[in-house]
Amino acid sequence: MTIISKQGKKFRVPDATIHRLPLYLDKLILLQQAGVKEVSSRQLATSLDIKASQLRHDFHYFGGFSKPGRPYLVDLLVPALEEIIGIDVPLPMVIIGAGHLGQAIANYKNFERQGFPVLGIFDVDPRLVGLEIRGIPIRPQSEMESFVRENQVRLAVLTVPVQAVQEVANKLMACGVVGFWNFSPTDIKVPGTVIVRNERLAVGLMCLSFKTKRLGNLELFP
Amino acid sequence: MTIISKQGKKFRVPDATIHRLPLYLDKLILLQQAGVKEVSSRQLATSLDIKASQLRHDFHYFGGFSKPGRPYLVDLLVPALEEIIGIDVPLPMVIIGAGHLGQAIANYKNFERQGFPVLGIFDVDPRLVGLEIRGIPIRPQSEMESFVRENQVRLAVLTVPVQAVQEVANKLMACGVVGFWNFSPTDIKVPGTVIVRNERLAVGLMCLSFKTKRLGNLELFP
DNA sequence: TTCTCTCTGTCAAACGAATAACACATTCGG
DNA sequence: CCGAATGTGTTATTCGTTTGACAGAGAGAA
Repeated sequence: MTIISKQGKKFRVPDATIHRLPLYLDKLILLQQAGVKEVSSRQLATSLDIKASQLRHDFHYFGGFSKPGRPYLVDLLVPALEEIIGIDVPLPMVIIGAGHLGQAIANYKNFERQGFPVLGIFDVDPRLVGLEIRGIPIRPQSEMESFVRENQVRLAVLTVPVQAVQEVANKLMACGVVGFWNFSPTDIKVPGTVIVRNERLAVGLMCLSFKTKRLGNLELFP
Repeated sequence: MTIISKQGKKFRVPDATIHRLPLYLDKLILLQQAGVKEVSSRQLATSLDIKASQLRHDFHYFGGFSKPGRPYLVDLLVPALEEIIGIDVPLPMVIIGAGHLGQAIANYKNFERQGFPVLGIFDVDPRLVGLEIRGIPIRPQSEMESFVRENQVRLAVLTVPVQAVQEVANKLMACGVVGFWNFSPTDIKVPGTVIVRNERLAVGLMCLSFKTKRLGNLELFP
């Protein structure tokens, strides 16, 4: 449930729709690489296991991408979606906490390709400071604030221990960070002008537990 | 939307509810550790930023945990939720793919505490085979199937490259695996008797991008 | 041209989830 | 022992999302 305004007009885009946009883009890029030029809503939707009407409904929030009777043009849709999602302009980020998870994220090359270059990694542990991950040096936590300010970083990945999260987030917000990708299992308190995405891995695991343990008595539809 | 049967009765529990159960449990364990004995739906709900009515509604799916007029007893609720979620009995898992993400997950001690011990890690890369993570050796991929069979592993974490995912999943299903925690950015095809949880990290990042880039023209509610 | 076919944009209906409302069981103070 | 206060279990209402339906725009064939 997010409200955005575009060209003066204000409208609401459901969170559910926003979550699907990257999936659409992903499939479309694959099609583009395969040399496919046109794709209908039905083709694209079934390949993603959703209904075609939902896909058209989603696209409808952002105005038409085609004309009635004609399928979507892949080469036209890809940049349009990239602009909507916002990855047409790179959004540099910093990673706070160079533990295993922080390192794993820093190592994931695709993020850079998708417009999220990692400018810096920070940690309090002096044994980690100085190490490099894909050429990005791990810096001491004490340099975090000046670095973020100087490089005008807007997005931060939080992979620090639970107790430290809120304090780190506060400091970052003071330096201009407006988006957090939070991997600690705790909510952080932020003003309404800051976006937080909580990535609670343990929750996913428990949902899996809930479902697998009930597999025996699961009632299935055809 | 999951259908479960319990004591002969069949009923449906929304996915949204299932996702909240771990959050409830988490907060309750914190309360328990703090020595709190009783907690009302309102107290628990507001600490999780949800409505009390929703919490009661969620609990209602699993029968009453208290009596009208009396708050919930923490020491009673914790084991009840643990049983519902299914973490009262450990669910051992294997990790396929010992890249950075696989190693990060293997290193996360909390999973073990929460009832998800990592029995084995597998990788095709001979340079990784033989290394140990928290005492768990990385084994060659070739041993995966016999290991899974012998240890009756039911849950597998997939952190292998996209191209390999489906094949690995197929092999694992043939060996009795019924639940996947899939970190590759691709859907895997499974029969209805198998549960898949897709953890698409890039999607989270893009949602963040969508929202942060629209911060300027975001309309906020009080 | 005209007819048919395809497939979008758009609106309406159906469905599901979140919130509010309330009846009533329990405790506690007087 | 009674009345007020508390707070659950449960039902009703509201809200948002998904699905279905359809008009009509364009393309291509005859």
